[in-house]
Amino acid sequence: MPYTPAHKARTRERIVDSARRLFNRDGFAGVSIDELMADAGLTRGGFYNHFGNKEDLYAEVVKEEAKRWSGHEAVGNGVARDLIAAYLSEAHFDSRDDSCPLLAFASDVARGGEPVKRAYRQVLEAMVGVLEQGLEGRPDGRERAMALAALCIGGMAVARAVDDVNLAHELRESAKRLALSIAGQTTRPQAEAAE
Amino acid sequence: MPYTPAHKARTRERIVDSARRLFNRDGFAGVSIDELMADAGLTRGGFYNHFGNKEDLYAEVVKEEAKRWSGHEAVGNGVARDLIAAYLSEAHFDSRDDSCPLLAFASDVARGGEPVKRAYRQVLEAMVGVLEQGLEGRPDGRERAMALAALCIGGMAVARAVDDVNLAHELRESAKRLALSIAGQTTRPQAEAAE
DNA sequence: TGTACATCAGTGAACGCGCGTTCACTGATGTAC
DNA sequence: TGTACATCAGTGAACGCGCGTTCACTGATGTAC
Repeated sequence: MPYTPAHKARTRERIVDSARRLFNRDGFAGVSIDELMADAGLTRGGFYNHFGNKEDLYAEVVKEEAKRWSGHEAVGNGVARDLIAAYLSEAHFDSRDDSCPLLAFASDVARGGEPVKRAYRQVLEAMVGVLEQGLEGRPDGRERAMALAALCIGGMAVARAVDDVNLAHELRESAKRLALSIAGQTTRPQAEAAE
Repeated sequence: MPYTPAHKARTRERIVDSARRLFNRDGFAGVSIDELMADAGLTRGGFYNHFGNKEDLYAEVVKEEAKRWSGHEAVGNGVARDLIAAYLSEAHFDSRDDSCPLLAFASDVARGGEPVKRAYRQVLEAMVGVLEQGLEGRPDGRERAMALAALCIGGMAVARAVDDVNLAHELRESAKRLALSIAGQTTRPQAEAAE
């Protein structure tokens, strides 16, 4: 029995990690298996020891992201506000390597296969779950959480697609202010949306 | 002087129109020039009589969409509400051939060149403009309009990326209800966000 | 009105390149003795 | 402890395909006479 199984598992993780960064930056079609394996310190051929094909890896990457979200131990209203602020922050805007897959992959996924869409849904449900807990069990919490997720994802996606940094900033700030005012209504139920 | 200039212009329009539908459905990378020209009733080689290369056509398609938005003669508050309802409607969800480019192209554009981003921005500004007019000149109208655009685009983009039609429906409805309540605050300024 | 001509939109074969995938191999490793 | 062996993760040349783009051409058309 050559090489320990743990060795293979570590290599696999390295590939998934490279894939996450590269897919984020350049999209599914924009990354070649050559490039990907080189980034992981390997060569072309070895890829198929770990994955059936390129799309399998894609689904794996998205699934991996779902775990990150599930790791969140969401409690209390501050969590939703923190999440919103972080999501629409300048740091998240700048980190093209390591951003939320809901954002970077949306239109790729819409055209992708079933396994990819399933994985995407899991990430989304996890994000909505965190937001909902952060809203502290209002009766319409889930609906609110969904709209907030859409607002965060949409705000950032559009900001990134635009060629004017000022406009991008304006977009993020507008979305953030609205989202925070919605989340804030938990503690102060009267409208402060016009804040 | 063979063929009238109008003839060439009509052919060009046909190509742009095919491109709009096909790019919408399959994304920039998912459409070949062969396929595209066949759809327009032409053959491969003629493409370069009309466009320098594939990306030029892409920018052209997005620019063309900007004109559609500018055609809107937005007046009064109803316009914003109508736009929101239409944007997040089931019909728009289903029409993969002919949907808003802000939505279908977002992540393609984020990775595209400057001309494409500029064209994308123009479409976005046009949409924000229509929404803002629909809000009837509140002082924070532009900020509101931007957040509403983000909410509409994000809601639909996410709904399309998910493999569960019920969840997709829930997402659209959540986004729609929130968006309408924001737009509605113009006439009824007290919070009805929890409607 | 009819004909010869020049133009250039449109054709389709060909080219070159990059990519996903396959495959025969190699050599580092853990195990058996 | 040392050595021979079997395994299989990793290698890299090769294959086939589809794509964007080029190019020599063709033939439909408007104009000049």
